[in-house]
Amino acid sequence: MNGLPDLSRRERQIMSVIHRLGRATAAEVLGELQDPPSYSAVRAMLRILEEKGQLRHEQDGPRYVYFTTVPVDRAGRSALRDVVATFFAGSAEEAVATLIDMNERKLTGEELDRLAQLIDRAREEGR
Amino acid sequence: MNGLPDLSRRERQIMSVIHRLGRATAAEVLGELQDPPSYSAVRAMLRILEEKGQLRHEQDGPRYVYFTTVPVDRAGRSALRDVVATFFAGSAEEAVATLIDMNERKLTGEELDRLAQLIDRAREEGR
DNA sequence: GGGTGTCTGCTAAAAAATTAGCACTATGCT
DNA sequence: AGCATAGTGCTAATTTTTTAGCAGACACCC
Repeated sequence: MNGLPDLSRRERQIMSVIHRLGRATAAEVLGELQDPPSYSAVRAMLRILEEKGQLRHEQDGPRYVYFTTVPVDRAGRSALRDVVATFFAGSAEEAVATLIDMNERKLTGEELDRLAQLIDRAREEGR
Repeated sequence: MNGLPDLSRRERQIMSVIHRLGRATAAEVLGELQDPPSYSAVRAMLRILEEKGQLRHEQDGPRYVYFTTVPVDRAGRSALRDVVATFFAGSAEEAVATLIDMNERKLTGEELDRLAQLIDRAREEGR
C-alpha cells in the first residue's frame, strides 16, 4: 500500500531535502535541516541512503554531490498516491478539491485556466 | 517546514492506518499492517503515540479504541502541503495537474464537473 | 466451577537509528 | 614550503525504536 520504502526519521528528512534541491552535498543538506545534527551524522545518513539504493553520488572536485535515484516527479506521484489513500479515502477528487481550497489565494488566473483546460481534456479522455 | 510531527517508522505506519480507519483497536491496527509485528508491539506503539499526544483512546467494553487527535482533514492538508513543498517545488498547480493525470481513467464525469466548478469559483475569489 | 480466549499493565531485551570523533588526503593560499 | 580549510573513510558509542513475554482481569461457554 505504501509506495515509498520505509525510511527512518532522519533518512526521510534528508531525502526530502535532496528532492527539494535536486542535488546536494553533505554540507548543503546540513544547512537545510531544521534541527541540525552534526556534519558527521549527515554524512553517515547519506552513506546509508546510498547503500539502500535511495541515493547515488558523483564526485565534484573534492566532494560528493548526492542525488536521488528515483526522479522527483515519480517520487511525487508516489507520495500523492499515499496521501490520497491515507487521508482522502482514496478519492483523488477530494484531494484536488482540498489543494485548490488551500491555495485559493495563491493560484493565479493563468494557473486556474490551465487546470480548467486539463479537466476538459480529462473529460474527453473518459469517453 | 514540515507540518507533521516527526514520528518513527512504525509510528507513522500506525498513524496511517488509524487515519484510514478513523478509529481502531490494537487488533484492527495489527490486521492492517503489511509486515505484522507482534500484538504486543502494536500495543506499545499505541501507548507511545498516546503519550506523544497523537492518539487518544476510549474504552469500548473491555478494549481500547484509538483515534487521532488531529482530525483527518486537517492532517490531510498538512500532508499535502508537505508533498507540494517537497516534490512540486511549492506549486499547487503542478500537484493538481499530476493528481488529475494520475487519475484520468478513474475520475468520473461528475467528479470532473465538480472540480471544474470549484476552479470557476476560485477564479472569482481571486479578483 | 473450570477452562478458554481476549484484553490490559508492565518490564526487560533486542535491534536499528543516530550521533560523535579521529585519522588521513587534497586543495588553496601566503 | 607550511598552514588552514574542507573534504572523505572508518569505527565505536549512545540513544531511540521496536519487539517479546509474562501476569492479572474479565467475559463467555460448556
